[in-house]
Amino acid sequence: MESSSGPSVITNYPTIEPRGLRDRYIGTISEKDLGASVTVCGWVSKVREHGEHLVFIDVRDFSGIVQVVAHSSVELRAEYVVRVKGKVTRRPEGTENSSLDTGQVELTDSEIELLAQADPPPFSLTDRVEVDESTRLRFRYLDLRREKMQSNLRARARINSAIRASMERQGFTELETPLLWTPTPEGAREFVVPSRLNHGSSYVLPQSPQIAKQLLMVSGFDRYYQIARCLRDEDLRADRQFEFTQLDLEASFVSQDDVMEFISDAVMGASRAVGLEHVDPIGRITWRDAIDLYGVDKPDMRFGHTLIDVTDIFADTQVRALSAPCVKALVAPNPSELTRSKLDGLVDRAKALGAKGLLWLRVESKDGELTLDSPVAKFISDAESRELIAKVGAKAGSVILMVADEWQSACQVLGQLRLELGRKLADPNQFTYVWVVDFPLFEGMSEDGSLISAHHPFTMPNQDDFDKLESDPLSVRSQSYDLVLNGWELGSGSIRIHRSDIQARIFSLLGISTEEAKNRFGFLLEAFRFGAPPHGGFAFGIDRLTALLVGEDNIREVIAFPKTQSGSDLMTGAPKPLEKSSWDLLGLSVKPVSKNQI
RNA sequence: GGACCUGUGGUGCAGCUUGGAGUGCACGCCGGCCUGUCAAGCCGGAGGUCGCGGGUUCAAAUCCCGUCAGGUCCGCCA
Repeated sequence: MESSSGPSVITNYPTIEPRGLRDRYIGTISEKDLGASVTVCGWVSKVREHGEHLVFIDVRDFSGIVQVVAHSSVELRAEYVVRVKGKVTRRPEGTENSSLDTGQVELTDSEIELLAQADPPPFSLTDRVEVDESTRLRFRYLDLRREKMQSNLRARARINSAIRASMERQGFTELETPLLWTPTPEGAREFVVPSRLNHGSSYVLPQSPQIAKQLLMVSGFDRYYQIARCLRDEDLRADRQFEFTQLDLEASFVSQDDVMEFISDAVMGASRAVGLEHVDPIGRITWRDAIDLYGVDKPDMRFGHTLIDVTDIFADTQVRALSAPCVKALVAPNPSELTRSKLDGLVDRAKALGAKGLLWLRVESKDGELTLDSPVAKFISDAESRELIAKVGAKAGSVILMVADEWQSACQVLGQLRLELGRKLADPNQFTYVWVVDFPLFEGMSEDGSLISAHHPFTMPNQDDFDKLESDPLSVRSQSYDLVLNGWELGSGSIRIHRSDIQARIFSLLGISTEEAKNRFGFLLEAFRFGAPPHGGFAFGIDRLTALLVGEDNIREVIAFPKTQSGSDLMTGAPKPLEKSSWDLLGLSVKPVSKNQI
């Protein structure tokens, strides 16, 4: 993806006082300095030798590049580290370089001091060619020297800074919570840290500071925040690493709307920090509408082509494939590209996504009438055809895609196709945040008949749905809310249950016995007996936010030292086998490692 | 656990469908030339276990099987 039009590498370098070996940062050199002698430090970016009497050396630091002119042969290569003292001189007329911030000037009469030599780098640090990611990760320190990675990570730092400023402004207190936490078997697989002093027992690394921050509310900290590392031993994806960073916050005596305002302020601050001046106010959509219109609970609302309910039209249809509780239609965003074989591919794709099938209908104009061309066209009545075309607003050349199934399945399949076909329509420079609210409290039923939490077991049900908890639990909405940006889930939060009677009802519905609850969360439940304030909070992923704001489609591009999809660090070689003595110290023995794992 | 894509001098690619000598392009590297370039230019050169293993074949970068690594996705991620 192209990087967005944020500010250049660093916005505030003119305010940094140069120290030590230099008296200037390269990016600050301009025509204002004509005649001045400056000393800069950096890496040789490029050497252009025109014989021994004229050599151009591009010297680079994080702030910019400047051309140094030498009139004798130099023993310099790319990535040598140098210190250059030279006179800022206007370039001869006609040789200015407008693509360089310092392109009007150059350093002449220069003294070049070699601070360190460098082997030729394994890949070019200046070309725009995409280098294989495994090579980049093996030499990550060099990859990070490239302008794009400098820009990404500095953007991330500005985002962190803006978030902290927002939190402090809103009266939040930054508190740290333990990394060595206690197992609470629930949700994500935890990273295990065996105890040396207590053989057979283990800490785990926290999936999030969830319980700790609720305890801080009991303690009366009122508003807590932390830019917290979270760790989950689950399979990796483009938007998921083992360890990731969240803005984690919790506040007492607040409503859902209050929490949403706190978070809005933080993400707006973060957006401004990367140079976005115009971000629309954050809209809201209910979970039900999100599924109904976009087929996902994290809608990308930068483009239309929402799903259309056509169940009524086919209530008495002859088309067997359409007799289902719900029929959803999508007007394809790219009808002209949809050849017969592409359409067949879409049918396969829909099936892979779990649909029983996918119907496609091409709208054609015959004698001024719109008709349908499709393998199933002859089974569709004229009335159905007319109503369908009118309802979805199809024109000649349109392609209508339809899935018939249970409501949620039909929506999800078609919603995924909407994304895959329409993604191109989304403006990469547009940032559309949206709150998804009114999530169901339970996401379904497990095999043993107990309900499954949609968020976590401490989520407060919606006040209006309390009396349906036992009678119709699946229809109960919760006081939880997600923040979505351009189709990515940034984070989620909820108002928590602070009353033990309500918590007991929820545990009972979730099939968690008193004994089990005590075992897992005993310390939290005990804490709640001593005066727990009503409270709620939120957490959003800073890796994801940063990636989106700088125009990356992969969070590894905003993490200094990420892991590969199989969880290894190509630079350090981690994870590595441990010596037997290390296992012994922990009171552990391990099965022999098979050869191909070494 | 599963599906798909990729793997060819240091880097990025082409070659693979239809087997015929490690063939080609661009960058980089080394040497030479070159006084206004900035993707510098010109000339010359070095550099390869075609990821690894097995199979088919007279012959494999190419076809088949397996495997490893990287990526995308499904499962998983309260």
